[in-house]
Amino acid sequence: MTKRRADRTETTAQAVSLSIPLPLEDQLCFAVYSLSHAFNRTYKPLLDRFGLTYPQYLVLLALWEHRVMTVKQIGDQLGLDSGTLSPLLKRLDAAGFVSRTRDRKDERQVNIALTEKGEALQAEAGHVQTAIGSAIGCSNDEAHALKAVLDALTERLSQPKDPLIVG
Amino acid sequence: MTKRRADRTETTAQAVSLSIPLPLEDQLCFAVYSLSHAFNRTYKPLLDRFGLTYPQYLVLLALWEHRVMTVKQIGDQLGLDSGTLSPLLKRLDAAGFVSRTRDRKDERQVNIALTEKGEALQAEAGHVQTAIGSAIGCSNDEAHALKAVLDALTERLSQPKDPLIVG
DNA sequence: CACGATTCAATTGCACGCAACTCAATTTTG
DNA sequence: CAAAATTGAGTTGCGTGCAATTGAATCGTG
Repeated sequence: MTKRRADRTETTAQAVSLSIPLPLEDQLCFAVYSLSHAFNRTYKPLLDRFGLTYPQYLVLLALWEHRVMTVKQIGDQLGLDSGTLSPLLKRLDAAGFVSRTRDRKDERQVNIALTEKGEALQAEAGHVQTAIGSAIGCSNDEAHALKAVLDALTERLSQPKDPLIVG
Repeated sequence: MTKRRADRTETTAQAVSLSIPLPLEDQLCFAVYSLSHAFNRTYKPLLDRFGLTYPQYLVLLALWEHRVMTVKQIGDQLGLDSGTLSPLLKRLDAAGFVSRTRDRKDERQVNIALTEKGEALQAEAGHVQTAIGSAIGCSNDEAHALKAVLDALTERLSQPKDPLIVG
């Protein structure tokens, strides 16, 4: 299972050992990528019962906290842009979970509000959290500690460190 | 910044406190979701120079290890199915990085092999790893420890624990 | 007040990611 | 050996995700 790549470093002469991409199993990013998919697959059967996708569920989570938000506010909280959110919100509207109305004060904005159906869903969706919690299978403290590490890493990656673009 | 949700537990009477979805900031899954996107955004400018997407880069990483793989083998390693891989591999083929040939022994299978252009890319792509490494900004040991935790969690989520489906 | 810059939402185009399906090739089994 | 079951790759359809663009509304500055 533990692969050595000493042979590879010899065959490609022009590259120094350090600049050769690491094997897939060694990559932190791939672990995150895989875990993200695994979470999605875990959520899917739970959310299918409500006809929701995971990103749609995230929007509802945000709305259950704030009741009414502009598209921009939702995008800031979830890290998504209008290109993703506009059609998603249209579908949540069509499903009857939210309403979309132009803001009277600032007609550029659109207020996304929970409908009664959308509010009512919060109670039913409680099972989702408990199911996910048991699937994660670790203590709240552990989960929080892990979350803190991931958040810190996200923060670091999101800082526009120009030297990254080797242009 | 630290929100209390005691008020919410009172307004929705039919649900017990524990079964109400947690606020967005508390969710481990959302942290993974955000980190995955952050990684993607970090990789994008680096891979754009080669005309590659991150999943395409993952396929090449796998091929740089194995030289030749079937679609199934790539799918097993990356956790993707043919619905995702078939068109992706067709694009990698069109770009000249891989070749696709039916297996003589078992004509159901298609062998994906690196072209010379695909092999040559490995050396050039070395910069990507170093750039990502510096963006992550933590020691190899820390990265490995974090990866181990994420892998364990992925493993746990991937086990088909039937009780999850509350049917 | 006016005009240029900015902001917000929506749209378009492209590439995943996955479910559901098709079809051919192979394996199982009766 | 033949029929049934399984496997491997591809296709279709739908929902993200994001870059790039559009168009309307608002803001900032002169």
